[in-house]
Amino acid sequence: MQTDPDLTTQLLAWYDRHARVMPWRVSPADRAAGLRPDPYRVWLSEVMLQQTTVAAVKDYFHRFTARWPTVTELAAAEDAAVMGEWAGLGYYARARNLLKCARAVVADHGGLFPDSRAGLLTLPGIGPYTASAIAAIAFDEAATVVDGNVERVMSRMFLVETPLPAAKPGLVALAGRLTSLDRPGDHAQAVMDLGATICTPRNPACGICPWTHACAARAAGMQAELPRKTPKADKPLRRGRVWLGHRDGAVLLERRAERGLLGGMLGLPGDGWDGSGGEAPAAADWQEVGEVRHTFTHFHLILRVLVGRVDGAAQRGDWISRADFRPADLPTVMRKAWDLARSGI
DNA sequence: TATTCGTGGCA
DNA sequence: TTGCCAAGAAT
Repeated sequence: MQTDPDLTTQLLAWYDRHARVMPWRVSPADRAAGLRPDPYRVWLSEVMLQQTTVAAVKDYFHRFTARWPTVTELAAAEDAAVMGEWAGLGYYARARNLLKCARAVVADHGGLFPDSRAGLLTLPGIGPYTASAIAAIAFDEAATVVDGNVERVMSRMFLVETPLPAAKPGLVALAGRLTSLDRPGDHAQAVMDLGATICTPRNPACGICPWTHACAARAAGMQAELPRKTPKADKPLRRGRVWLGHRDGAVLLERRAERGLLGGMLGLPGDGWDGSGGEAPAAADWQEVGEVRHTFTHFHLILRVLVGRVDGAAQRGDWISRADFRPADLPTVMRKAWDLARSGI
């Protein structure tokens, strides 16, 4: 692996002036003074940021760190508390793996995160990108971070016309050539900031980019066409039903299976639109109160919402008193269904 | 290698 | 309204 000292120097000089302020980040000036971020906070932020915007993450990061200031405290949390706090952020496997990882750090590593990319890679929910990001940002290991931003920057810098995801290995190698051995933590954040604020998917600001003079796509006028991507299959439409049973100030909800869609989350019992089986959770005079539309990563959903008073025994689900029930603990599609159903109670 | 897995903002 | 997009990992 060889580095281009001019390009890395120019990028870091730009970052020194334009680094974005984030709750989990240590500024380049503070880094230069020897400060390093808390690995727990770096890890938490990086997991939250997987396929998720900075704006969406901020409030969640504040709530998590206020409630669980250390990995040891998070490891001791109830599963339902963590899943509830994650509700609305999406990709709920991340929350399940977050807990597994925290408990592994406590049980197997004395409550301290491994300080190498290789060590981090052994933990649940930490893949190639996140391991590199934590190693670089928290421990200043010269690991190459390749997220969607870096893929875009490299495909333009080197005019890579191979579509993603096939182009990924080549882009990783190219990114490695532009990784700073001197300030790995700042470099990792700098190249991602560059992609997020300058080398954007649409209308990149090439005129103020510190790498514009070296960018092959810019020279060819092709920056707006890169990176190429293999087209995605269009989303099918699925239909289904959910039931909200109620009686005397309690509602009938269901903890979903660990695996699969919305795994581990609280929800209204459903009828199989998500691949699970299921009839109505109890006998009742069910009344349809409307329908909810929602779009997941790979399908559209139209959900009919039914409400009924349950007098007999429930066949599935758990009764939760309205006082104990926090709608904010529901994933978004279920919160939509709840918002519709509550008017019918 | 291809699929599964959320959500909200934006043009 | 629709499709695209965001600091990906697990299987």
